[in-house]
Amino acid sequence: MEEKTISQAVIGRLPRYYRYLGDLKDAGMERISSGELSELMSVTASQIRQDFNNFGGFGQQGYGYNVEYLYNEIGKILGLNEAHRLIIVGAGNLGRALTNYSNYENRGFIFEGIFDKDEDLIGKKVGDLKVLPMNELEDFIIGHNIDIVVIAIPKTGAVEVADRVVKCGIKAIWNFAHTDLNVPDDVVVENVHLSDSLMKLSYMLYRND
Amino acid sequence: MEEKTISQAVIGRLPRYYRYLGDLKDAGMERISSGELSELMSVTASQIRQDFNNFGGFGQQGYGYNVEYLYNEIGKILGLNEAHRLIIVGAGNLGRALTNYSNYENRGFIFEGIFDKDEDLIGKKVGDLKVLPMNELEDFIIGHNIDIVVIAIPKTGAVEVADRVVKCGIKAIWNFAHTDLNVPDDVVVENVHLSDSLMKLSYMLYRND
DNA sequence: TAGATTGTTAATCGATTAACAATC
DNA sequence: TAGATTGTTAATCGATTAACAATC
Repeated sequence: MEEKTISQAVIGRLPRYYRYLGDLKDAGMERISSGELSELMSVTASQIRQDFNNFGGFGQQGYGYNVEYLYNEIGKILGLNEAHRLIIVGAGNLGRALTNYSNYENRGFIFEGIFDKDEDLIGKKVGDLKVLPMNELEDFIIGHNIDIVVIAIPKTGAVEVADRVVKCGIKAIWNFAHTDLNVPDDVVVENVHLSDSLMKLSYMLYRND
Repeated sequence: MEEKTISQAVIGRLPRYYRYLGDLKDAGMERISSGELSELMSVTASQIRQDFNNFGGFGQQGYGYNVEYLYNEIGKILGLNEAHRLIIVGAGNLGRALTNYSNYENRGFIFEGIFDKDEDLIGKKVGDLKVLPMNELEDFIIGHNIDIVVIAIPKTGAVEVADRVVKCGIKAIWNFAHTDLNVPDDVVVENVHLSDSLMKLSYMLYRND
């Protein structure tokens, strides 16, 4: 099975396709052509066809794409058919927001635990979860078969937490801390740097006249 | 003053430069060469020099770059020398998290108000702010000279809110709703699609063997 | 001055778009 | 079959990297 590497540019577009196809599916649409999807999403039809063909042909000449089939296939590519077990480190506002947000928005992503170092928060409830102390981190990850760790603490501490979870075999980190993490090559990190994002907006607003 | 357009790729890297330079400045470092910065940030020295030269020369042959000067210049480019007044629409977990987060992390971004349609939340305190009802939105934006609106509500309603704020002259939206907004050309939108981000992580984890 | 390092041009690489033959 | 639209190759465009002359 030849596995050509897919560019980051393509991967970055997959969730958006998935979102639009989900909406179309829910609206009862059965088939769609790259041309129609192109207009809807404001990208070229050429790009859509190229993107999909990275993963083999999902369409049919003269017909287009079956919406539900394509939706499911992209879901599979994104790994959404497998359940993921997550924990959140940091029970501050952001950690709490993510717990609730993700419970209803993202099926397939199961939030198993939330941790904090603050004595006052430990034992408190966040949604269905009770905040756990940091010294239980390693045992919990191993015992509950966690595969994704969400880092939602300030940048001091983030690097250390990353090191700890990588040591117990974690291969995926969703990082909200305002810093880059330094992890081995076989660990993937998806950064959500909110202040970077806000600065970009500020730049665009400033240059917008 | 010729204003060549800067590519999105370059803009997207500016906040990261700003972050590293801020750390270097705080650590008391006075000068740095593109070669040293290159090693620190894991990008090529060539790219660093090209990026900076989009905005004119900040360095000096044989010397490199003055850290503090470069930091300040990039800050100016990002529009951080101007104060921005923001409001948040949505006083749920995410809205509350952003209020607190941004108050201490992002100087220059002033959170002036928070709105929600939920009767039970209206009047409640979020940090220093009292939650306001949605019917006061337009007057508040105009009266308080708001220039950025943060949308932190579910996708139902997000498009309508965007339309309303654009109508009172808002030119920048920081969108956390799980949908694309359709706004005029002169309005900039910075999307933070958290589930898209999580799906990307899922993909990378899945393909990682 | 000699050494270092930028600013900038040229070469390479990759991603996007266009075109069209294959085929449903 | 004829029309439509994909899959895929070729052309274009833009971004990254390499190279080096300018200069502090």
